[in-house]
Amino acid sequence: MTVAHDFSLGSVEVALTPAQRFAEFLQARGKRVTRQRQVIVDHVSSRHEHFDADQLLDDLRKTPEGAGASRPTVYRTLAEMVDAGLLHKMVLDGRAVYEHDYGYPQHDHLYCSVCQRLIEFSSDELVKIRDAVAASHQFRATGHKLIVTGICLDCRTSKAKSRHQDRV
Amino acid sequence: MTVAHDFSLGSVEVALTPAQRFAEFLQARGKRVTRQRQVIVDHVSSRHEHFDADQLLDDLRKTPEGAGASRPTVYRTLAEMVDAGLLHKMVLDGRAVYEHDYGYPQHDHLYCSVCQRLIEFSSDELVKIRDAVAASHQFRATGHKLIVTGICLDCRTSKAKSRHQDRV
DNA sequence: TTGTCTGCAAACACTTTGCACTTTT
DNA sequence: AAAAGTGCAAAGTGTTTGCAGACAA
Repeated sequence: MTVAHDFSLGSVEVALTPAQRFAEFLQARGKRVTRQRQVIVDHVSSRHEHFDADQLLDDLRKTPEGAGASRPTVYRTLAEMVDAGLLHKMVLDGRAVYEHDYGYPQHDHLYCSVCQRLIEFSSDELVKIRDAVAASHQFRATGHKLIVTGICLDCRTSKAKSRHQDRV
Repeated sequence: MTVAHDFSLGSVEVALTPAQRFAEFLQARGKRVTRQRQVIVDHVSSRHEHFDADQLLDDLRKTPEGAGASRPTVYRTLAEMVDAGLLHKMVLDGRAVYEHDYGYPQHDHLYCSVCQRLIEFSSDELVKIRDAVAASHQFRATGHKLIVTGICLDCRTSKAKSRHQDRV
């Protein structure tokens, strides 16, 4: 009877693919849905979680459709996708890193200083405190970045052993 | 303001100035205590809380001692001060920002994306949540870095005017 | 003296832009 | 056909490096 995960209400659709959302965004702004932009959205949507412009460009050039991708267009399109709310951009060590943003709640990271693994987590409590602190400084928070440094369980329980394999 | 780093060694009270700590650091590494490095440490120690290389260079050039300061030396010395534990470095929007590290308790920042000002704050609540989250992942937190992005009061109330405030 | 440090200019890595040509609409 | 997009090359940022002369130790 009831269809799970169907949130359609009249003309309000919810299950848009990133490509569709991007096309809408472009059209709404009088921008054009070009082959390059389509190739880039499709590629980005179907791949890795975190990437930078260079990686994307390299990947694109390995595919037949994106073989002729140019660096400026990649940058331009990534910026548009950020505007469209499809991607999140963050700058780490001077280079821009992008990650998908499907409207999920913001997540943060636990960073193990031994094995350098990133563990994702999210906390509503955290956001509440963030907003409370911001408010007390008459500051309007739009986002945040939190990295908790420490040592993960694996690395703690195996400290008896000598070195670890991973990248040094 | 020059803040000394105080701590006890047995019954002997030790109070080293940043300049002294830096000199020790340099000597211990066979590096030299040059006029430029001294000028830079003194300047950095006595001024603003947050700054970037360019600001520092500009400021230095307004003083008689630092008039001939070169960009490479500023960068090199800042890196050494970070190594020496005198400064903290963080990268915001692709630019390195430095702040003093006097061993004060951890604090975090509100970062205004308009005027790029950093506002410090600290929250015990935040640390509690941090530790709780870490614990739930069997992770031992040793520290964290949080930057809350948003817009400060000044920039919100003056958005009609095209105003580029100096960053601090 | 000896070896480090400095300043200059040039190199760098990443990103953006000017412009003539191509493509979507 | 009109307007926006693309790729190329070149220009920008912010930061780092090679090197000959300058200077602590």
